[in-house]
Amino acid sequence: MASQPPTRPALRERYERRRQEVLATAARVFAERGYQATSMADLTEATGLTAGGLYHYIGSKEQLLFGICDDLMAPLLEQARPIAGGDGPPQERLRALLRTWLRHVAAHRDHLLVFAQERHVIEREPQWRAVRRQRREFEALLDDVLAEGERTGAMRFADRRLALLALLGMVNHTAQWFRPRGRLSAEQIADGYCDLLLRG
Amino acid sequence: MASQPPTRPALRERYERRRQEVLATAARVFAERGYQATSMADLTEATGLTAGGLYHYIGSKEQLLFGICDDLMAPLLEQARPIAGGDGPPQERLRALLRTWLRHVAAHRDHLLVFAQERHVIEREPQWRAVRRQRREFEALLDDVLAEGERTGAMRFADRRLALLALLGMVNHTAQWFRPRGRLSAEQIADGYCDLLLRG
Amino acid sequence: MASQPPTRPALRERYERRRQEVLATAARVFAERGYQATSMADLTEATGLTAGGLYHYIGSKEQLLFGICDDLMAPLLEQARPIAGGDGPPQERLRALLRTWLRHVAAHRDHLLVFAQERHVIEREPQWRAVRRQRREFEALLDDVLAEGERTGAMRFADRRLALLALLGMVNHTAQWFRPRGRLSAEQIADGYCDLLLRG
Amino acid sequence: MASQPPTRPALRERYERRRQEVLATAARVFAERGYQATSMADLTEATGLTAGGLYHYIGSKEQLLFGICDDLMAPLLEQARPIAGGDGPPQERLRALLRTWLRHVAAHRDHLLVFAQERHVIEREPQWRAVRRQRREFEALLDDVLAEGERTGAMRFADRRLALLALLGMVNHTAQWFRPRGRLSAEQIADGYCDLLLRG
DNA sequence: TATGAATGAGCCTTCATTCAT
DNA sequence: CATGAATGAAGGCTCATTCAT
Repeated sequence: MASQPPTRPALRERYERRRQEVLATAARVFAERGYQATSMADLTEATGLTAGGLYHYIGSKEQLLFGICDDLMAPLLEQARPIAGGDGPPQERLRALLRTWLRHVAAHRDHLLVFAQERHVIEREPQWRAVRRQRREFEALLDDVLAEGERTGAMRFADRRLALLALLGMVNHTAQWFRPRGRLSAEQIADGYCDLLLRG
Repeated sequence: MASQPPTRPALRERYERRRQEVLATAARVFAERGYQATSMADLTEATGLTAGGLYHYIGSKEQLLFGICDDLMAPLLEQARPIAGGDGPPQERLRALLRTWLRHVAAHRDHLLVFAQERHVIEREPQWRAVRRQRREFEALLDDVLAEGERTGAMRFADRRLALLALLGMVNHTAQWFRPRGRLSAEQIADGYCDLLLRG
Repeated sequence: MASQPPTRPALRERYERRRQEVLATAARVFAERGYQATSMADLTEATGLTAGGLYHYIGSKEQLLFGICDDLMAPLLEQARPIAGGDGPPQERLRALLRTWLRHVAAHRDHLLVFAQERHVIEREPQWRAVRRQRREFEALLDDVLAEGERTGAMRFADRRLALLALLGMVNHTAQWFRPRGRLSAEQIADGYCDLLLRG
Repeated sequence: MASQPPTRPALRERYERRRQEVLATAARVFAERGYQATSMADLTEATGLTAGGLYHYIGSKEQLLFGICDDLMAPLLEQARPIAGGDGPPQERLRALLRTWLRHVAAHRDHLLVFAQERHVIEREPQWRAVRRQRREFEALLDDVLAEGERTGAMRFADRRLALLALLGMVNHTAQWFRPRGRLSAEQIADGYCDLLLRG
C-alpha cells in the first residue's frame, strides 16, 4: 500500500530491476519532450504501467527526476574517483577520465539531456543539494588532474579555469549530437577533446 | 483575435520599445524558472502588466519564446555574416567572429539559456523551422571559416566537425557561468576559446 | 472475497481481541485526523498490520466505522436499559443513567468524537439505519425517565423536549474536553449535569 | 488571472457579494455531505460556477473552510463584545448574549455544523490559529459574564467551568436539530438554556 | 484601450481495495 | 494465512487564453 521498496531479497531485486526500466524510459521521454512538458499520463503510456503502478516505483515526478540525475552522476563518480586519484602521469589520467566520461555520456545521453534541461532547478532549489554536490565533486576531480598536470609541467594552460569550463561545455554538449552508430566513437571523441585541451 | 501592432510611426515605436522590455523580462524569468514552469501569471507579475496587456505585446506564450529566440539569433547573424564573409585571413575572421559571438552571448545570457532549455522543442516541432534555420546558418558560417582556414593551411584540425561541435559546446555553455563583472571579459573568453581551437 | 472471522473457539477469541485493538486504534486516529482524512495507509501504520491483514479484521473502511459506532452504542444501551426501566424514583434513575453514560463517554471519547464527526453520514445513508436506531433508542430511554419524572411531579421542565436536547448537547460535547486525569471525574460531571437539569 | 480580489469599488462589491453566495452554498453542501467528502466538483455543481471560476472566489478548499468559519465567528464576536462588556446586570447581559448567539446559530446552522465537524483540524493545525483565537475569545466573553454574575451574587454555580462547558455543548448542539419554522424560536431556546443555567 | 473574470481541459497525486504469490 | 504490487477513478488545483465591459 505505502510505496516503500520491498525488503525481501527476491522482491527487492525485481523491484529494482523494474525501477531501473522505468527510470530509463522516463529519461528517454523527458529528453524528447522535456521534463515539464511530459505528463504522468505520457509516462504511463510509455512504461505500460498504470498511474498507481508508476507511483509504486517512483514516489513522485520530482523523485523520478532525482533518480535520473543520480543514475547519471553516482556511477560516473564511482568510476572517476579511482582514475583521478591514481598515480600515473596526469595526462594519462586525464585521457582515461575523458574516455570513461564520454562512454558514460554516450550511454546516458537521455539522462544528461534531462539534467541539462532542468539545470536551473537543480542549481537553485534546496532539495537538489545532493545532486549539486555530485556535480561539484566531479568538476573538482577534473580540476585536480588539470592542476597537477600544470604543477608538474605536463600541461600548460593560458587559464586553467577557462580550460575546465570549456571542457565541461564541450562534453555536456556531446549529448546533443552523439549517435551510437555515428562516425565517431566515444573514445575518439574523448581523445579529440583531450588533444584540444593539451596540444601545443 | 490577436492584437495587431500599431502602424502609426510614433505608436509603433513605443510599442516596439515596450515589447523589447517584455521580451527581456520574460527571458530573465524563463532562464530562472524554466519556460514551461513559468506561468503567464508569473509574467504579469514580473512585467507589471495585466493579462490582457501582456497579450497585447506577445500574442501567445509560444510567440513570446519565438521572439526571445529571434532576438538572440537575428542580430547575431546580422553581425556574423559580414565578418565570416570578409576577406581577411581566416584566423582573424574566426577570432573576430568569436569575439562578436561571445559579446552577444554575454549580453543575452538569459536568451541563450532559454534557447538551450527548449532546444528539444525547437529542433522537433515544425513551427520552429525558422529558428532552426537561423541556428544552422550560424553554424555554417562558423564551419565555412574553419574550412577555409583548413584549406589555406592556416588551421589544422584532427577532425574539423568535432572541433566545430566542441566550439559550439563551450560557447553555449558560457551562458551558464558568465558573470558581467567577472574575472574574464567576453573578449578574453573568446580569445581563450580561439587559442584552444587553433594553437599548436 | 471478504475474509470470514474464524469459527474455532480459540482462534475466534484471538481474532476478536485483535479486532478490538484495531477498532480502538482506528477510533483514536479517526478522532485526531478525521475519518475521511485518514487513509487506510495511516491505519496500517498505526496498527502495525499490512493492508491485507487490516482487511482481514475490518472488511472495509465503512465497516470499521460501523464497528466503532457499535462499540460505542451497544454496550451503552446494554447498561442503560435496566437502569431506565428500573422501578426506583425517576430522579435516581436519571442520575444513575447519567453516571453510566458519562463513564462510557469518558472511556470511549474517541468513539464518540468519530460518531459526532460522521453524524451527517449516519443520519442520512440507508446502510446506517441500525446505528440510527441505537441512537434513537437511547434518547427514548432518557426521555422516558424525564417523562415519568414529570408525570410523578418529581421533575419539572419548562420544556421537556428542550431539556432533553440540552442534555444530549452537553453530554456529547463532554467528549471534546474531558481528560482522564482532569479536575472532574465522570461521576462529578454527571452529577453536575443532573443538577443543572433538575434543580430549582 | 491571479485570483486577487478586485480593487475597484464597483467590481469589489460584486466580487464580495458573489463570494458570500459561494460561501453560503458551500456551507450548506459541507453540512450535508461533510467537508472532506465534498469534492470541488460537487461545489461547482452546487454553485453553477466552473472550476476556475470557483477558485477565483475561494483560493482553495481550505480557504473556503476558513471563510465559512470566519463568517460564523467574526460577526458573532462583533455583536457579542458590546453585550458582554455592557454595564447592566449580569443576568440580563447573559440572556441578551444567549439570544444573540442563538439567533446567529439559527441563521448559520450550516456554518456551525461545518465548524463542529472539522473541529479536530481547527484545534490542531497551526494555520487555524486565528479561528481558534476567535473561539476562545467568545468563550472568554461568556465566562466573564458568568464570573461577574458569580461575584455580584446574581448567579450561583456548583462549578462555573462546568456550567460554561455545558452551555457551549447545548448551544452548539442546537445546530443539529433547529428548524427555522419549528416549534421553538431562537429566542425561546435561548431563554430555555438561560433558565437551565440560572434557575434555583 | 485596457481590464480581469471566466473558462474547462488537463495537471500530479492519492485512494480503498483486490489477489497472485 | 499474510503479503504488498497493482489498480484506475477521482481528488484538488492550475493554466494559457478570451472577451464583455
